[in-house]
Amino acid sequence: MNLTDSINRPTLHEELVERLRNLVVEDVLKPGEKVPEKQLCDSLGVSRTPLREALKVLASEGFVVLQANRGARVASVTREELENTFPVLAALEQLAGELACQQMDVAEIQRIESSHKDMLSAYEARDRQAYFKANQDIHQALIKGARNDILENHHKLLAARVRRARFLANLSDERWAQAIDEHETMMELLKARDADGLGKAMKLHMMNKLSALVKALKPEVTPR
Amino acid sequence: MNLTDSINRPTLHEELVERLRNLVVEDVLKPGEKVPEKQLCDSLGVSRTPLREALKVLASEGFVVLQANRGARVASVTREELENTFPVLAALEQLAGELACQQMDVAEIQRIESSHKDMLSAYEARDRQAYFKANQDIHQALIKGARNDILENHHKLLAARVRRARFLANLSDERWAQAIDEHETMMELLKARDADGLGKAMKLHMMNKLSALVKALKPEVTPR
DNA sequence: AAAGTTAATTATGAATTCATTATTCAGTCA
DNA sequence: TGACTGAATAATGAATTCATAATTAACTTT
Repeated sequence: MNLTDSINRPTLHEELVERLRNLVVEDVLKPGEKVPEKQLCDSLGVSRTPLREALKVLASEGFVVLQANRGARVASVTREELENTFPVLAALEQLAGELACQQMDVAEIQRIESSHKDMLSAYEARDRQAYFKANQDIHQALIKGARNDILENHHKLLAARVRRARFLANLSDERWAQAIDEHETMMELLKARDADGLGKAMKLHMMNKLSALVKALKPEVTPR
Repeated sequence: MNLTDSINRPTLHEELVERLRNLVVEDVLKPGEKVPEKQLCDSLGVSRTPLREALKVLASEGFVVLQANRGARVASVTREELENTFPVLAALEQLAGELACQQMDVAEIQRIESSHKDMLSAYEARDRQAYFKANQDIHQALIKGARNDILENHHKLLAARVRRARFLANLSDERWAQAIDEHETMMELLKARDADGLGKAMKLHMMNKLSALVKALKPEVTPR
């Protein structure tokens, strides 16, 4: 793409950004919890400098909140935040759907169809773990298929935010069935290379996910 | 919104992020140029630690590129990057337009109309400086009007990226006139609170801006 | 003199140190 | 007993130091 980002060997703080972000997304570090610098340094075997650099980056990504002289806390997942995040994510997925229809080659679409079938099997077996995996593979592949780095980056951050919400509410049987339906539709539209249709379907899919999530949440979920 | 980000006094590295990002966006630090840590530390009167923290953040935002053991370079503005950025930005503006129609109050719309008139005056006077200012105010206000922090944050970063491109090509008379027309349309749709219409108009506005930009660029613009 | 090699210099990544700000806890007074 | 004050402790932000990698300069060798 450009001459300035050719090599880019992974540096210590980059590794830390990834690992810490995972700890937050995977709910190992709980929302509202203080991020104990010293403790983390010990357990990760690094000094405070790279760890703190990583925290600044995570703060700019919205996964932690920094308070001057009071360190970092894991950002909370609020209903309001979700209601803000999903529409943005939906807009990006809509764009991804449109572009993917135009850009993906046949082999890629077949690979998605394979993931789609894995997803259906997982649904039949009511295997949540496998379902989430296949589901994520599909969305990831569609994003990749859009051939747009900027889109991919921004999507990655928003998707990670939203993924944290799965610890707040369970996937209802009703929503699960609906999601499967929506995926069937998306698959058809992709194979037909209906760019506009797939975009709209993916947007709708996201917004329905939000509705289900909000419904499943207690009246007010605002963990510290 | 949540309890964890109540006070947030500005910290040194935050200031630096803002200032350095401005230096990049305002083309003081040129694309491809090395970012001289020591020099900047001296002229800004800070030590390397907060400056380097800021650079990590800017790297994650895409304004600089880090190479292990070789420091930071200002990210270049390539045609490809612009062609990737604009569609994403367009999608966000579309969403903003839709939400703004629903969320803005009458006083806000009037204030936008005032900026709109400023913009028209600037156009009549062919005052590029004033035009850019008014134009940016309008877009900014529409984003604010959407009442969505996530949208605002992501838009801010993408808009800053795109703003750098104004040093690559001049605004043609033809495009300028077209942009004014598009803004007239947008203003009408906003006043009519036509959410769908405004969204589409803003998306189109962005994509036309890209077209004009690409046309004005030399066949291949890939500054080092 | 030109190309290649090695030594000196510089710049960078990361650890450590230092100064300052929060926090905790003991002691005081109502 | 319970709220307030202030000292002791801990944690944080930022500067400094240290080790290493990259760059530059000097020196061969032909």
